[in-house]
Amino acid sequence: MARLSALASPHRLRIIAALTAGGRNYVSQLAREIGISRPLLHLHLQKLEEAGLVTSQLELGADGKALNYFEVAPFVLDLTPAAITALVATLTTKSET
Amino acid sequence: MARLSALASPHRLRIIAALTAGGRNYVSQLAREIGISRPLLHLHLQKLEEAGLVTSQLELGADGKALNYFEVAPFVLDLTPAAITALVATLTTKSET
DNA sequence: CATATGCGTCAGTTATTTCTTACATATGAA
DNA sequence: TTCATATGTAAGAAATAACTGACGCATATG
Repeated sequence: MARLSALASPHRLRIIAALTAGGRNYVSQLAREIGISRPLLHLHLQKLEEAGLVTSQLELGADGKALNYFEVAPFVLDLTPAAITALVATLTTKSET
Repeated sequence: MARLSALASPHRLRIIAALTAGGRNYVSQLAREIGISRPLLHLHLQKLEEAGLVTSQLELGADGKALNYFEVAPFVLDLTPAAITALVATLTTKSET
Protein backbone atom coordinates (compact mmCIF):
# COMPACT_ATOMS: atom_id res chain seq x y z
CA MET A 1 0.00 0.00 0.00
CA ALA A 2 2.70 2.45 0.97
CA ARG A 3 4.55 1.52 -2.17
CA LEU A 4 1.57 1.92 -4.42
CA SER A 5 0.58 5.30 -3.10
CA ALA A 6 4.19 6.39 -3.19
CA LEU A 7 4.21 5.66 -6.90
CA ALA A 8 0.90 7.38 -7.56
CA SER A 9 2.46 10.79 -8.04
CA PRO A 10 4.04 12.33 -11.13
CA HIS A 11 6.65 14.10 -9.06
CA ARG A 12 7.71 10.96 -7.30
CA LEU A 13 7.86 9.03 -10.54
CA ARG A 14 10.08 11.71 -11.96
CA ILE A 15 12.29 11.58 -8.90
CA ILE A 16 12.79 7.87 -9.32
CA ALA A 17 13.45 8.31 -13.02
CA ALA A 18 16.02 11.02 -12.33
CA LEU A 19 17.82 8.94 -9.74
CA THR A 20 17.72 5.88 -11.98
CA ALA A 21 19.02 7.64 -15.06
CA GLY A 22 21.44 10.00 -13.37
CA GLY A 23 22.53 7.92 -10.44
CA ARG A 24 22.66 9.00 -6.84
CA ASN A 25 22.24 12.65 -6.08
CA TYR A 26 21.84 14.96 -3.14
CA VAL A 27 18.72 16.86 -2.27
CA SER A 28 19.47 20.43 -3.30
CA GLN A 29 21.04 19.39 -6.56
CA LEU A 30 18.20 17.04 -7.39
CA ALA A 31 15.69 19.77 -6.63
CA ARG A 32 17.39 22.05 -9.11
CA GLU A 33 17.50 19.39 -11.79
CA ILE A 34 13.89 18.39 -11.40
CA GLY A 35 12.75 21.94 -10.99
CA ILE A 36 10.85 21.80 -7.74
CA SER A 37 11.46 23.45 -4.39
CA ARG A 38 13.72 21.76 -1.91
CA PRO A 39 11.06 21.47 0.82
CA LEU A 40 8.72 19.88 -1.66
CA LEU A 41 11.34 17.46 -2.85
CA HIS A 42 12.15 16.66 0.72
CA LEU A 43 8.53 15.76 1.31
CA HIS A 44 8.44 13.42 -1.64
CA LEU A 45 11.76 11.82 -0.86
CA GLN A 46 10.47 11.17 2.60
CA LYS A 47 7.50 9.25 1.26
CA LEU A 48 9.64 7.33 -1.17
CA GLU A 49 12.04 6.40 1.58
CA GLU A 50 9.25 5.31 3.91
CA ALA A 51 8.01 3.10 1.12
CA GLY A 52 11.48 1.65 0.76
CA LEU A 53 11.81 2.79 -2.83
CA VAL A 54 14.85 4.98 -2.23
CA THR A 55 17.59 5.09 0.37
CA SER A 56 19.62 7.99 1.71
CA GLN A 57 23.11 8.39 3.01
CA LEU A 58 24.49 11.49 4.63
CA GLU A 59 28.00 12.34 3.50
CA LEU A 60 30.48 15.16 3.80
CA GLY A 61 31.45 16.82 0.54
CA ALA A 62 35.03 17.79 -0.29
CA ASP A 63 34.32 21.24 1.07
CA GLY A 64 32.98 19.89 4.33
CA LYS A 65 29.33 20.59 3.56
CA ALA A 66 26.87 17.89 4.51
CA LEU A 67 25.26 16.28 1.50
CA ASN A 68 22.36 13.90 1.77
CA TYR A 69 22.60 11.49 -1.11
CA PHE A 70 19.62 9.51 -2.32
CA GLU A 71 19.51 6.55 -4.62
CA VAL A 72 16.82 4.22 -5.83
CA ALA A 73 16.45 0.90 -4.12
CA PRO A 74 16.05 -2.01 -6.53
CA PHE A 75 12.42 -3.06 -6.46
CA VAL A 76 9.98 -5.07 -8.50
CA LEU A 77 6.25 -4.74 -8.09
CA ASP A 78 4.13 -6.81 -10.35
CA LEU A 79 0.53 -5.77 -10.26
CA THR A 80 -1.96 -8.22 -11.65
CA PRO A 81 -5.49 -9.06 -10.56
CA ALA A 82 -4.18 -12.23 -8.92
CA ALA A 83 -1.34 -10.48 -7.13
CA ILE A 84 -3.72 -7.87 -5.82
CA THR A 85 -6.14 -10.51 -4.66
CA ALA A 86 -3.38 -12.24 -2.73
CA LEU A 87 -2.24 -8.95 -1.28
CA VAL A 88 -5.73 -8.02 -0.15
CA ALA A 89 -6.14 -11.39 1.53
CA THR A 90 -3.08 -10.48 3.53
CA LEU A 91 -4.41 -7.05 4.40
CA THR A 92 -7.72 -8.35 5.62
CA THR A 93 -5.94 -10.61 8.07
CA LYS A 94 -3.75 -7.71 9.10
CA SER A 95 -0.59 -6.47 7.50
CA GLU A 96 1.25 -4.11 5.20
CA THR A 97 1.27 -3.15 1.56
CA MET B 1 -0.50 7.32 -14.03
CA ALA B 2 -4.25 6.75 -14.00
CA ARG B 3 -3.60 3.10 -13.35
CA LEU B 4 -1.20 3.70 -10.54
CA SER B 5 -3.39 6.15 -8.71
CA ALA B 6 -6.36 3.89 -9.28
CA LEU B 7 -4.50 1.18 -7.42
CA ALA B 8 -3.41 3.43 -4.60
CA SER B 9 -6.56 2.90 -2.59
CA PRO B 10 -7.45 0.10 -0.18
CA HIS B 11 -11.06 0.16 -1.29
CA ARG B 12 -10.20 -0.18 -4.92
CA LEU B 13 -7.76 -2.96 -4.23
CA ARG B 14 -10.49 -4.77 -2.36
CA ILE B 15 -12.90 -4.25 -5.21
CA ILE B 16 -10.47 -5.82 -7.63
CA ALA B 17 -9.84 -8.67 -5.26
CA ALA B 18 -13.57 -9.27 -4.84
CA LEU B 19 -14.19 -9.27 -8.57
CA THR B 20 -11.20 -11.50 -9.18
CA ALA B 21 -12.10 -14.04 -6.55
CA GLY B 22 -15.86 -13.95 -6.95
CA GLY B 23 -16.14 -13.22 -10.62
CA ARG B 24 -18.27 -10.59 -12.24
CA ASN B 25 -20.84 -8.87 -10.10
CA TYR B 26 -23.27 -5.99 -10.27
CA VAL B 27 -22.94 -2.78 -8.34
CA SER B 28 -25.53 -3.09 -5.58
CA GLN B 29 -24.60 -6.66 -4.82
CA LEU B 30 -20.91 -5.89 -4.77
CA ALA B 31 -21.52 -2.96 -2.45
CA ARG B 32 -23.26 -5.26 0.01
CA GLU B 33 -20.50 -7.83 -0.15
CA ILE B 34 -17.71 -5.35 0.34
CA GLY B 35 -19.64 -3.41 2.91
CA ILE B 36 -19.50 0.10 1.49
CA SER B 37 -22.24 2.41 0.27
CA ARG B 38 -23.37 2.11 -3.31
CA PRO B 39 -22.53 5.70 -4.29
CA LEU B 40 -19.06 5.26 -2.87
CA LEU B 41 -18.58 2.01 -4.72
CA HIS B 42 -19.86 3.68 -7.85
CA LEU B 43 -17.20 6.34 -7.47
CA HIS B 44 -14.43 3.80 -7.13
CA LEU B 45 -15.66 1.65 -9.96
CA GLN B 46 -15.68 4.73 -12.09
CA LYS B 47 -12.01 5.38 -11.41
CA LEU B 48 -11.13 1.76 -12.00
CA GLU B 49 -12.97 1.76 -15.26
CA GLU B 50 -11.35 4.98 -16.41
CA ALA B 51 -8.03 3.37 -15.66
CA GLY B 52 -9.05 0.37 -17.73
CA LEU B 53 -8.73 -2.01 -14.82
CA VAL B 54 -12.35 -3.11 -14.89
CA THR B 55 -15.06 -3.20 -17.49
CA SER B 56 -18.81 -2.92 -17.18
CA GLN B 57 -21.71 -4.30 -19.07
CA LEU B 58 -25.30 -3.33 -18.56
CA GLU B 59 -27.66 -6.30 -18.62
CA LEU B 60 -31.26 -7.05 -17.88
CA GLY B 61 -31.86 -9.51 -15.07
CA ALA B 62 -34.43 -12.29 -15.26
CA ASP B 63 -36.91 -9.98 -13.56
CA GLY B 64 -36.26 -7.19 -16.03
CA LYS B 65 -34.21 -5.06 -13.65
CA ALA B 66 -31.18 -3.39 -15.12
CA LEU B 67 -27.98 -4.79 -13.66
CA ASN B 68 -24.61 -3.24 -14.32
CA TYR B 69 -22.06 -6.00 -14.18
CA PHE B 70 -18.41 -5.29 -13.59
CA GLU B 71 -15.46 -7.55 -14.06
CA VAL B 72 -11.72 -7.14 -13.85
CA ALA B 73 -9.81 -6.56 -17.04
CA PRO B 74 -6.68 -8.67 -17.28
CA PHE B 75 -3.73 -6.40 -16.67
CA VAL B 76 -0.07 -6.63 -15.80
CA LEU B 77 1.86 -3.70 -14.44
CA ASP B 78 5.45 -4.31 -13.64
CA LEU B 79 6.92 -1.49 -11.65
CA THR B 80 10.68 -1.34 -11.53
CA PRO B 81 13.04 1.63 -11.52
CA ALA B 82 13.78 1.01 -15.19
CA ALA B 83 10.13 0.69 -16.16
CA ILE B 84 9.32 3.90 -14.35
CA THR B 85 12.20 5.69 -16.00
CA ALA B 86 10.93 4.63 -19.41
CA LEU B 87 7.43 5.67 -18.51
CA VAL B 88 8.53 9.09 -17.30
CA ALA B 89 10.45 9.65 -20.51
CA THR B 90 7.14 9.11 -22.26
CA LEU B 91 5.28 11.47 -19.97
CA THR B 92 7.75 14.28 -20.44
CA THR B 93 7.21 14.13 -24.16
CA LYS B 94 3.52 13.92 -23.63
CA SER B 95 1.34 10.92 -22.93
CA GLU B 96 -0.56 8.70 -20.54
CA THR B 97 0.18 6.45 -17.59
C1' DC C 1 31.07 39.86 9.02
C1' DA C 2 28.31 39.01 4.95
C1' DT C 3 27.29 35.69 1.32
C1' DA C 4 26.58 31.28 -0.58
C1' DT C 5 25.67 26.37 -0.07
C1' DG C 6 24.08 22.54 2.40
C1' DC C 7 20.64 20.41 5.83
C1' DG C 8 15.95 19.97 8.13
C1' DT C 9 11.26 21.41 9.70
C1' DC C 10 7.14 23.92 10.98
C1' DA C 11 2.95 26.78 9.90
C1' DG C 12 -0.44 27.82 6.98
C1' DT C 13 -2.65 27.69 2.56
C1' DT C 14 -4.47 25.42 -1.36
C1' DA C 15 -5.86 21.53 -3.96
C1' DT C 16 -7.55 16.92 -4.32
C1' DT C 17 -9.86 12.84 -2.76
C1' DT C 18 -12.97 10.65 -0.32
C1' DC C 19 -17.34 9.91 1.61
C1' DT C 20 -22.32 10.80 2.92
C1' DT C 21 -26.86 12.28 2.07
C1' DA C 22 -30.36 13.09 -0.81
C1' DC C 23 -32.66 13.24 -5.14
C1' DA C 24 -34.36 11.28 -9.53
C1' DT C 25 -35.57 7.36 -12.74
C1' DA C 26 -37.03 2.63 -13.95
C1' DT C 27 -39.05 -2.18 -13.40
C1' DG C 28 -41.64 -5.92 -10.99
C1' DA C 29 -44.52 -7.53 -7.36
C1' DA C 30 -47.96 -7.15 -3.53
C1' DT D 1 -50.51 2.69 -5.57
C1' DT D 2 -46.92 1.43 -2.61
C1' DC D 3 -42.76 -1.22 -1.58
C1' DA D 4 -38.57 -3.21 -2.93
C1' DT D 5 -35.12 -3.73 -6.24
C1' DA D 6 -31.96 -1.75 -9.62
C1' DT D 7 -29.57 2.39 -11.80
C1' DG D 8 -27.15 7.09 -11.85
C1' DT D 9 -25.65 11.62 -10.08
C1' DA D 10 -25.18 16.02 -7.71
C1' DA D 11 -24.10 18.85 -3.49
C1' DG D 12 -21.66 19.54 0.44
C1' DA D 13 -18.83 17.94 4.34
C1' DA D 14 -14.70 15.74 5.93
C1' DA D 15 -10.23 14.02 5.53
C1' DT D 16 -5.73 13.88 2.96
C1' DA D 17 -2.22 15.33 0.25
C1' DA D 18 0.41 18.76 -1.87
C1' DC D 19 2.75 22.93 -1.87
C1' DT D 20 4.93 27.57 -0.35
C1' DG D 21 7.46 30.51 2.56
C1' DA D 22 9.95 31.37 6.51
C1' DC D 23 12.53 29.75 9.95
C1' DG D 24 16.97 27.87 12.29
C1' DC D 25 21.55 25.70 12.06
C1' DA D 26 26.15 24.42 10.01
C1' DT D 27 30.39 25.15 7.02
C1' DA D 28 33.38 27.44 3.66
C1' DT D 29 34.58 31.54 1.13
C1' DG D 30 35.03 36.54 -0.15
